This record gives sequence, structure tokens and C-alpha cells, in this order.
Amino acid sequence: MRKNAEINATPVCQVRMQAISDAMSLLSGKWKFHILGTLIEGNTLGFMDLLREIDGIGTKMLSKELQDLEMNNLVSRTVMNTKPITVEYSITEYGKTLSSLIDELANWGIEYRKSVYEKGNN
Amino acid sequence: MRKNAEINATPVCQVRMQAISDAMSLLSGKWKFHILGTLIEGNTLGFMDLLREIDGIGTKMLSKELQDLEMNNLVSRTVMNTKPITVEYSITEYGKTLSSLIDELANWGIEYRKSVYEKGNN
DNA sequence: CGGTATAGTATCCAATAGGAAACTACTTTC
DNA sequence: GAAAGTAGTTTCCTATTGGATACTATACCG
Repeated sequence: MRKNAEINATPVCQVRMQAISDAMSLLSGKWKFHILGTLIEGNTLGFMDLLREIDGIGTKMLSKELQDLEMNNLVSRTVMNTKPITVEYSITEYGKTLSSLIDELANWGIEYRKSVYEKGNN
Repeated sequence: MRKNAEINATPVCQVRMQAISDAMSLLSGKWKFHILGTLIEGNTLGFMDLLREIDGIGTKMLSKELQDLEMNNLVSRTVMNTKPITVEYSITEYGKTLSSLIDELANWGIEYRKSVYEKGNN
């Protein structure tokens, strides 16, 4: 009979839990994966491009999320010396390390939807 | 010069975007990955076990998140015919399909933390 | 019969997330 | 000179999230 014995008290689990919290704090929110996925697909895009690509997002959220992602070195922002001024957003090398995770998330979501649909038919 | 041409307008991207939204709606929140991770590790645990394992969670959130996960068929809840009454929570077969995703998220988080630490030393 | 364990609910509150709309500021095009 | 495109910021508002605390209800243990 376990009272305060803990699975998660093992050092390896503590590290994993911490890591999940870390990752979630960078990637949580309604739009981060959409932005990252779009930038991985599109290479470099301007602010207005992203606004058009990501269905439903508004300027405030896009601006805020891009700042977050830039701060965490997942996205880079470059002001171009053009007239009218343009800004190029692109995924960083580090941001690219997320692409398999995003793929897996997307594929899991696709399978999940299929499974729900199949269940619905039974 | 692209005006409303869209990367994400392609059917394959639409499906991916939808899938990411689907997955996020099931998995978002502060505790879901922790609960799932703990149940994958621990196989079957009672409510109080989970409360002890998951550092910082309270009864309200644990209860609510378990209900969500159960509704989405990721966790199963079995009331045992014991005195005092006990409840066994475990990961479902379907829930187990998330384990590689959770692993990848945790590993990414570990690497991210390392990279921040290294940057800090430069 | 009081303490402790099981498994939660209910209530109240604070913080955060997110959306709509208006606005800034600059430039090019018609 | 007005419209439209660049890239945002600001303000106001609502909804969701999450936490603390107290409470219910049952049952065993001593």
C-alpha cells in the first residue's frame, strides 16, 4: 500500500515533467503551432502574408505570438530595407527542430478525427 | 506578388491545420500531458494517487481534466467494488498512441533547456 | 465516536487568453 | 489628394483557465 511513494518523484520523471512544462510554456496557445507550421511550409513570409494564411487570427494575436516566438528563438524577424517597409518572418534553425513534433501532432489529430468518425458510424 | 494566394489554402494544409486544432483542443491546458504521462508510466492509479503524483494539481482540476480525458477516450475510469470505494484510472489503448508524442515533447523540452543553458554561458 | 482515508463537488475569486474595432505612421498608386 | 497596402499598437471587453478553500458522503480503524 503506497502512501507517499511516487512514480514521478524519480529524478528522470522530474526532469521529464519539467521538460513538458517548459515546452508547453513556449508552445501553448491557440496559434503558435499554426504560425510555426505555416512558416515551416512557407519559408519566409511578411506580417500580412501570415495574417492571410492563418485563418481567423487577428493582428493583435499575430503580433503578440510572433514576439513570443521571436523571443524564444523559434522565429526570426528581419526588417527589410524596402519602400514601403516590409518585414520578413521566417523559422529559425532551432524552430525547425519542432517540425517532426508538429508533424506528429498533425498526424495524430488526423487519426483521431478518423477514429471518431468511424465510431460514429457504429 | 501574392495577394490572396495561400499556402494554407491547399487541401492538404487545411486538413493539417484542422488536425492541429483538433489535437490541441483535446490536449491543451496545464495538466493533460502530466496526467497522461503519469498514467502511461504508472498503468493504473487511483484519484488520490494521481493527486500525490502530480505536483501542484488540486482536486478540482484533476477531477475536471480526468473527465475531459475520459470523454475523449484517452483515459478509462473504473469504479472498483471495494470498501472503501476506490476508482482506478488508466490509460486506454487509444491514449497510448500519444506516448511517442509525449516522449518527443519531453525530449524537445530537455534539449531546449540545455540550449538555453548553453547560450547563457556564452 | 473521532481521525483518516476514499473520491470527488461546489463556490468564489484572480489571472490570463483572446477577439473586435479603432488608430498610428509611412508610402505608393490612381 | 484619396485609397490602399505596408506593419503593427491600443483599448475595451468577454470568456476561459486555474487555484484555494470548504464541503459532502462513505467506510474503516482503533
